[in-house]
Amino acid sequence: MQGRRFSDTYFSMSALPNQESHARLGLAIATKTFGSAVARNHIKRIARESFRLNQHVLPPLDIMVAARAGARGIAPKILRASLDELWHTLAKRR
RNA sequence: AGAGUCGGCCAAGCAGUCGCUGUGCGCGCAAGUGCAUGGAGGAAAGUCCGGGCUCCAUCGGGCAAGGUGCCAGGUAACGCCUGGGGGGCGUGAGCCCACGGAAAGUGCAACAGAAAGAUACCGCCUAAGCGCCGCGCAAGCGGUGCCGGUAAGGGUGAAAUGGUGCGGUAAGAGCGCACCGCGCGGGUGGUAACACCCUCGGCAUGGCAAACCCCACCUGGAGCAAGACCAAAUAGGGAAGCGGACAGUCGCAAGGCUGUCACAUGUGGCCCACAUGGGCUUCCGGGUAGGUCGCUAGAGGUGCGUGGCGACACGCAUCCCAGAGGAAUGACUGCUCUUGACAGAACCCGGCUUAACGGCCGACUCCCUUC
Repeated sequence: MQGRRFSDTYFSMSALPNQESHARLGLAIATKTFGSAVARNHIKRIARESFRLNQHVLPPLDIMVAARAGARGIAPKILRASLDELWHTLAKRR
C-alpha cells in the first residue's frame, strides 16, 4: 500500500484514502537534510499552514508530506506556491 | 579621544488580518462556541557533573570499579561558586593554573646526545702507581705512554646531578667559606593552606603520578518510555449454569463413549446436498491497544530590610510567569531602522562547556593632549 505519489523539487506527497470525513496530514522532515530543530520546525509550520488553508478542497485522504533537500533555504513564498500546486493536483486526480 | 579589563542587561520594533494551544468565565445534553488572558532561551544546545522526584534493592562492614585532590567557607548537592594561600603572565585594571605524595615499590623518557641513575665524546690534568727517553754522580727534574683523576668549559636536549663569587687544587669538585636557594628541627603570626625568623645540615632526595601506584575523601542501581490509575476487541486462563431426539455400547446407578438427525459456520439465488466444527451463555482476575494522572507554585521571580569582605543566609511584602503530545508558540500584509547572530522547552532545578551579528548600562586601568 504505497498510495499515489506526487512531487516537485521541494516536496513529495503520497496519499491513501482513509475512513474519516476529512483529510489528515503527516509530515516527514529529515534531520539529515534540514539539520537544526529550528529549520525543521520552519518547514513543518509552512506545510501545516498551507494544509490548513487548503483542507476544504481535499477529499478524505491520509497525506504524507516529505520535504526534499531542495526545500532547504528556499523563501516561504515559493514553498507555499509549490504546496498549493500539489494540493490541487491531488484534488483533481481523485 | 584611543586602547583595554571586569560585572550586569537586551536579543529588531510597531499595527492589522488569519490560525494553533493552556487557563478563567458565559452559553450548550454533548460536540463545540463567544469573550478575556498566558504562550521558548541565554544558551531551551552538548548531555559532561550535582540534586529533587519515581520504582527496585538495602542491618552493618569490606573488596572491586569509578571519581575528586592547596586551605577555609557557601550550598539540597557538586567536578560549581566565594574568599584566602602558593606559582605563572601582564606597565596596569586584571587574567591563568588537576596546585596531595617521587628520601614505599614498579615503570617510562621519542629525536638528539658519550651518558636520561650512575654516564667520560671533545676538552682539562699527569698528583699517586707502572714503563720508556733525555739530563744529572745521586736525590731528582723535564718529556711521553699506560693506568688513572676530573662534571669547571664545549656540544645535544624539554631536562645533564643547586646558583654566583672567593679560596683551594696536578686539574677539578660543597672540598672549604660568604650570600642566595633547598632540607631537618624549633619559635612567632594565622582556624588553615602558608608566611616570617632562628639554629643546624654542606646538599643528600634529578624529571614524569591527566603511567601503574600510595594517601585522604565521595559514590547502591535504573530512569518520566520513571511510575500510578481507568480499560475495549481478539486469543488464552479460572468459576458457574445450560448442553435436544433416537439407536448402539459400558455401568447396579449417576453418567461416559460412538453413530445418525438436529445445531453452528462455509459453498450455493433457494431447497436438497456437500464440507467443516464440538460446544453455548454469563461472570471473574491478569494484560494489550487506547485514555487519564505524573505535568508544572518552584532549593520560584521582584522589591525592601538585617547579618556577612563575599558566595550566600534569614525576615517581611508582593507576583503567578509555556505545558505540547507526529509534538502548539506561527503565517500573511504594511511601515520604520542599525537589515536582525547562535538557535526551539519535552519531569523539574543548580552548574560546567560549547555556539553566536550586534547593542545598552555601570565600575575600573593604561596612554596622549588640553585646562
